[in-house]
Amino acid sequence: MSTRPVRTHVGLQMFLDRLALRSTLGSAEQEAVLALPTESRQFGTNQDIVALGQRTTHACLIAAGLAGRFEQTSDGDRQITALYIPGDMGDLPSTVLPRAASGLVALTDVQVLHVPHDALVQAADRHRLLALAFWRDCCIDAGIMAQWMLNVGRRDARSRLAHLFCELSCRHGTRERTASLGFDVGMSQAHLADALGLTPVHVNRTLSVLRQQGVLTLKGRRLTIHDWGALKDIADFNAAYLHLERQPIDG
Amino acid sequence: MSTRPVRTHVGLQMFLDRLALRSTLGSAEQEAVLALPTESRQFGTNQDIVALGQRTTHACLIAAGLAGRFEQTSDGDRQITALYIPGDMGDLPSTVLPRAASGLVALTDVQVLHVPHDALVQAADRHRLLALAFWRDCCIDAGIMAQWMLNVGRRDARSRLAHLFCELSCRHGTRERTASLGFDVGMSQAHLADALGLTPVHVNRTLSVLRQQGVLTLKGRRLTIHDWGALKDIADFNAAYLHLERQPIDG
DNA sequence: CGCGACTTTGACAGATGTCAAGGCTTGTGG
DNA sequence: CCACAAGCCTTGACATCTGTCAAAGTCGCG
Repeated sequence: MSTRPVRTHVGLQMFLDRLALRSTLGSAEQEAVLALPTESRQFGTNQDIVALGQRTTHACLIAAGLAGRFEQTSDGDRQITALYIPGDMGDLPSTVLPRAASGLVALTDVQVLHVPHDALVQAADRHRLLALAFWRDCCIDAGIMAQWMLNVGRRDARSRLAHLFCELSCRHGTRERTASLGFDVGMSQAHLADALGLTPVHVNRTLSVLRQQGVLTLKGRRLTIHDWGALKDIADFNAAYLHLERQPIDG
Repeated sequence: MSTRPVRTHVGLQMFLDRLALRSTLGSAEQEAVLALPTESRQFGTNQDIVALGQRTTHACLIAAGLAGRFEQTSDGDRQITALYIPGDMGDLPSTVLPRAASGLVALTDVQVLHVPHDALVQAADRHRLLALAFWRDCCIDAGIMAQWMLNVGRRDARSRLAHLFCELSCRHGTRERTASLGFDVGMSQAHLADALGLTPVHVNRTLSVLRQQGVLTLKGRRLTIHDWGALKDIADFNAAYLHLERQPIDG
């Protein structure tokens, strides 16, 4: 995973792209986003970006790498509840809920841009459409989490893995407006297990089933999808929940 | 579950109470909430209040009964991702995301107050604190869902059930500022299974284990908790994520 | 070259699902 | 007031999936 830091402006631009993908913003709003103050930080694999229960005064925009939101059992079992790729502001919700219930962990080397809550609230106050866009953004993430819950609660290991890969493929491919058939998943099999409510051993076995069926190959963190149709069927995947097409905002 | 309809004003007041529990609101905001236009509807057990994928122009405030949000697999397996008790606006997120990804189902006889999205957006526009309160409310629900995911992904059946009961007990007991040790769960064992990613048969067996251990009794939808301490331990429960204490809003 | 982190495998254990039948409750209509 | 039906709950026997433990193999990096 790339480790060279991205320029602040590039990070904000990716965030803006993400917002603009789901909400129509005027130029004033766009400028307000790009003018947000930031502070860059680096984290290594498995480092906590935000510890569980930590109170923060800023949100974390992922500028490079892969981060995960997680919850934890008192005996240390982790459940990753969301994955964040560059352009995602993983803990935007912390803006209105500073006492984070979840933690944020770096799954690869990660570059984070800290954005003060104050600045976000001010931007939302000044720009009505931005307030709605932030709110909407949080709701979209909640919708993704609901799908994950369906995944973990109601599908077997093979479908779960397939579903996660379909999702990642679509999210990575956004720019090409098509699913990406080969990409760097970044996370280890243990991380996959934490995201899917499985065991690393079982993830490993399930991956080899998928490989034997000729659906995909995962080698050294690089995923290659050989048969998108089959993968989609196994996953029972429908991309609608990702809201990857632009649509006008209400009101 | 009671079926006599509640007055519109009472429903809005419960919703306001819920918001005020988490956010400090001025009297202007409070009046704006109580002035929201509503339309009352009744639903019977297992009826869909909002079908999967349905596009709506209003949000649903639960005035009486118990409702659940759900996702569904293409072969019909359901996962309930959230539970809503009176005063909850189950699909507040639909205000900014009208193409609901999830469905809303009545788990008992339910009275719903429809509140037009327009009215909610207008109220948020006029009252900055209300906009933040709505946003926050959605984030709190997302936080609860994250805990559910930990529950489904990382705990065994006994803990899952215990955790759900602890949560419901706290949510029901809000007014007494303490957990409620006996209450009507409303949902069938099949519904519990859908909420916990289990099978009705296994829920049944797990309940009888809990009963044999003297922790609780569930008879005819009425839950009695005999040993709150033990239940909490089994569940690994910590109520912080429910945000049941008031706290000032940012900014 | 060697260490550490990750992946792969095997044998076995345990939790949960499946199928199928029977028992209870509750509400309804005669 | 009784009989019946529908929906729910309960139980048993058995199948399957996933977890556990432990060891060996691989890969990348210093």
